[in-house]
Amino acid sequence: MNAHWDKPRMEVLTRLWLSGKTARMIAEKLGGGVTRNAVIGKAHRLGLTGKHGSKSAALKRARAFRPKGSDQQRQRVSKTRAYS
DNA sequence: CCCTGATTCGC
DNA sequence: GCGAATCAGG
Repeated sequence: MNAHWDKPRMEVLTRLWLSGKTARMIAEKLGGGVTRNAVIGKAHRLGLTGKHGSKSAALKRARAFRPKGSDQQRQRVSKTRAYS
């Protein structure tokens, strides 16, 4: 996956985001392996979050607190992306 | 029922 | 800084 967002990537991201496209459409447009989470995360980092032209999910904001990694919250493969 | 963005944490 | 997970609402 692209850990670095290049200029064209950020441009298309911002363009589609402000265009009213959903994170999922943008993720598919970029392709690669970017998920809607990655797009949203980058969008928020850029400060696009909240500037969405559409409504719906943009109406809310405050999210619940994450239970952190106390005992075994995230027992996922944590970065088990098949290391060469 | 699925989808949407938003937030938080871990790496 | 990036990604993924979780939440809350329509």
